[in-house]
Amino acid sequence: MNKTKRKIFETSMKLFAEKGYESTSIEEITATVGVAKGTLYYHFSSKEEIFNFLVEEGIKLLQNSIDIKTAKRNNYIDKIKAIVLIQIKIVAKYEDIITILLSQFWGNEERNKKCQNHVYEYINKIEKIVQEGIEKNEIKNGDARAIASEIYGLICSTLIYKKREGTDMDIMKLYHEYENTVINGLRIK
Amino acid sequence: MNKTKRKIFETSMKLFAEKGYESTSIEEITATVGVAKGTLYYHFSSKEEIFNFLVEEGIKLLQNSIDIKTAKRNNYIDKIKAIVLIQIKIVAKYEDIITILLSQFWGNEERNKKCQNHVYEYINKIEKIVQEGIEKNEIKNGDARAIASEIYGLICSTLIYKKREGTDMDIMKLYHEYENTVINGLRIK
DNA sequence: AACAAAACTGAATAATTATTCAGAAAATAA
DNA sequence: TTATTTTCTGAATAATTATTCAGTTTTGTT
Repeated sequence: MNKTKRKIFETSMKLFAEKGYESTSIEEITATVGVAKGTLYYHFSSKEEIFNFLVEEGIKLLQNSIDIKTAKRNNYIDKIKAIVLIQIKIVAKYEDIITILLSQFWGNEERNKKCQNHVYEYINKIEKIVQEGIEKNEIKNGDARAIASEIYGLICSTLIYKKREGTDMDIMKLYHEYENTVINGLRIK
Repeated sequence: MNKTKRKIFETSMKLFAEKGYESTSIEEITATVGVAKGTLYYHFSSKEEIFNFLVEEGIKLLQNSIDIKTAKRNNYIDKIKAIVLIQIKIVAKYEDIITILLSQFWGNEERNKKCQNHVYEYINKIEKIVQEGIEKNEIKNGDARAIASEIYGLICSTLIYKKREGTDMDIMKLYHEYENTVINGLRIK
């Protein structure tokens, strides 16, 4: 990606996370980057295109991490553990992109729906793993659909925890807390 | 509250939940209600005022429910159970208001911060209960701050579950799922 | 150096926005 | 009825918005 294009992309990400999509103007993005409006429209066809770019990047992050981390484990509790941990790590590292995903998930606008579809795909992936775990009797019987939502919800919990703390959060402390609750709850005794 | 004022309030709530605060115009609110723009400004001083009204209503719902439901229980696991259940019920009943709270929580705009402060107050309430439970040895030792965020995160999980399901969700089924995980995890064996 | 392609500019456009206000209508009180 | 207060109207305002495009500058190639 072109240096200018990348700068526009990164600035948009920061501003979308800080002020939301609607409240961030092309004016502000270009002024922050230090280019003319025309430059932005040379690289991106519209404000929406920048947004779609962002959402796809964010979801790729989550999807790829899940694929890599779960493949390494051969029992289902460990797979769930890996998902929970990687989620915390991603929130810590890519706070902006996750904030955008969470703030733009709600609502029925085209933009929201695009976001929803991607998130649903991600949750489906979790659900599938949970379902398999239940079938193989490695995970306590339950509604895989609800459990998957619960696990995804930990992203929300983590982001709130991080924003509430202010300073850097202790990833492992948070992970062990989740382990104590969600994962121990899923384990068959 | 005046009949017209209430109608403006309810329509705003619906539209804010559907399209987000920024994407909802005064034009659209008044057109939907069937009044002139001036009428809206007779009842509310600004768009922001409608929003603040909404957020306060939403938080009052949560705060009051917590106060009432936890007061009735005399052990801390039951208090947490009551919070988890009432959260699901509130999401089911007041989806719009909770959607607004969740979508407007993120970001650094004045409007977002107002939302954050209210939500933080609510989470603090949960944290306090968890902390007391830990001190009285009724809840497994852990970081009350993280646990409180986790419990609040269930609101997010529930809303996502509801939107994903489409049809009406089974409140008790979802509650028992949460009980299996979060609450059983918090219980001392 | 001469040419072509890529990158960039910024004024102009057209649409939309929240808010105001002088006055009309409706409701209430005398 | 008359007077007064409350409720409502909608055109006007002023600011902001995303997007376009004819033209300029920079970069790369022969």
